[in-house]
Amino acid sequence: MDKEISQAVISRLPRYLRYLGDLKDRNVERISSSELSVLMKVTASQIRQDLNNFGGFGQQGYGYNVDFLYSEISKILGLEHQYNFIIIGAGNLGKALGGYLNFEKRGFIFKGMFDKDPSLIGTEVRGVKVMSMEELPGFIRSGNIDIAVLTIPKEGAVLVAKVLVENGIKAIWNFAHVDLDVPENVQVENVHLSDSLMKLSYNISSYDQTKK
Amino acid sequence: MDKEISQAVISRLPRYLRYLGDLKDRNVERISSSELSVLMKVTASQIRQDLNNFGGFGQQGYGYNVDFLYSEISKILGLEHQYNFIIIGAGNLGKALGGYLNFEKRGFIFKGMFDKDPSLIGTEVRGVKVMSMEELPGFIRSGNIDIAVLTIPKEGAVLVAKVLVENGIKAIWNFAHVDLDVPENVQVENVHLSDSLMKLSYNISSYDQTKK
DNA sequence: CGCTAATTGACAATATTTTAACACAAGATG
DNA sequence: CATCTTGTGTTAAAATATTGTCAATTAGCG
Repeated sequence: MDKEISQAVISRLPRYLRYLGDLKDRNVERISSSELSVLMKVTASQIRQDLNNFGGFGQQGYGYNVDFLYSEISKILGLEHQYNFIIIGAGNLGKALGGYLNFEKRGFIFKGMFDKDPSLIGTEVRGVKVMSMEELPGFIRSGNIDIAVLTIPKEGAVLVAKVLVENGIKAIWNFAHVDLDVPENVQVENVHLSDSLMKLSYNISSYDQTKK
Repeated sequence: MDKEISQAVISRLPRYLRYLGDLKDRNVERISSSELSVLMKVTASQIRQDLNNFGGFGQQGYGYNVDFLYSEISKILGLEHQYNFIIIGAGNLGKALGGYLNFEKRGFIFKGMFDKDPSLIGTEVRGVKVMSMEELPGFIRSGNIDIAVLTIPKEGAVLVAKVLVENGIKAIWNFAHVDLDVPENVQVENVHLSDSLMKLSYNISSYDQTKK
């Protein structure tokens, strides 16, 4: 019986990976939880506890081997897989994400792009042609697509999500400003930019008030 | 002595605001915490507790007035202010954010854009000209700029953040894939897109494994 | 090859966050 | 105008998450 890992822990793993990647680049071979805790400004205890959710990656008296830990966390995050993704919505944000080369390095392969606007259909982003929405269901089914990136206004998002789910998508990276209601076999990760901006707004005005 | 409001609560406020906005659009006048809890799929208890951090906005036997609650949460989030923002990095993501009209509605005013690439300088995004990095310090100082949006690669981000802080920026909305170290009077909100994508990756492969 | 210092992994102790329970005010009903 | 229902605000309990501590183990060194 595997115990469930909390999302709080998962959310921290990419950050560990980032710092370990930096250490790798600087040819650091080993690191202790307390050294890492200084770099990352978290407690050493939390680092150890987080890692021990997945097994003992360190060695007493030595610490953690940077390369080994990096690759273990990569595995945990599923980054040894390749995932094919498509982008729905060829606006600026869609184009920005499609053009972002680093995703490719992590095993996320950009396979297709869709939009309902006829003037965008046929244009290209990084060698990938924008297709019409009519072509979407067939493309998912035949192209072994895992992830759909939703970069369309919230009005259309719910309906499009329905189509995605019906055609067997595994996951949705949702930038539309609406909560999607999907079956539990479909993973959703929301990026609500305006929520993030409002949090910033809160922190600005809250700081201004305490200062005053 | 005001007790500190936890970031967990703050993070939920924009979502409340979103649902309340939808209710407003549908001309719903009042709503109870339990009705809202069904819509939002959270406990009614949490809603009441969250709101009561800031004061009693509801009325016994009546519930919450939608318009009133909407405007109260807006105030809490500091959305009655206007904030001027600039974007550093005129790549696709920067252009996407600059072109996003909804921010304007919330009181975030797009004032300037900067890039180090000479071929981009002089181009326009929604009527705003891209300027050179040399012009940045003066622009912040003279233009009453509150927020800087950082959409540049991580290599340059730390240095640019330093410049921003030195010239009196209040807040940084950081899309660069690096943690910024700034004084406590500067608010930072991170949007690490690859972290988010990795979380999605984890959830896909973790679901695949339990299913197997 | 054995001793010392370092450092993990496990677990106990705190702290925080979420959920539940409930007394009671406000409004509705007849 | 008495009674009943609704639904808040608040306090208490439960569940999660974080931090501190320490025995056990190992690397490094003489």
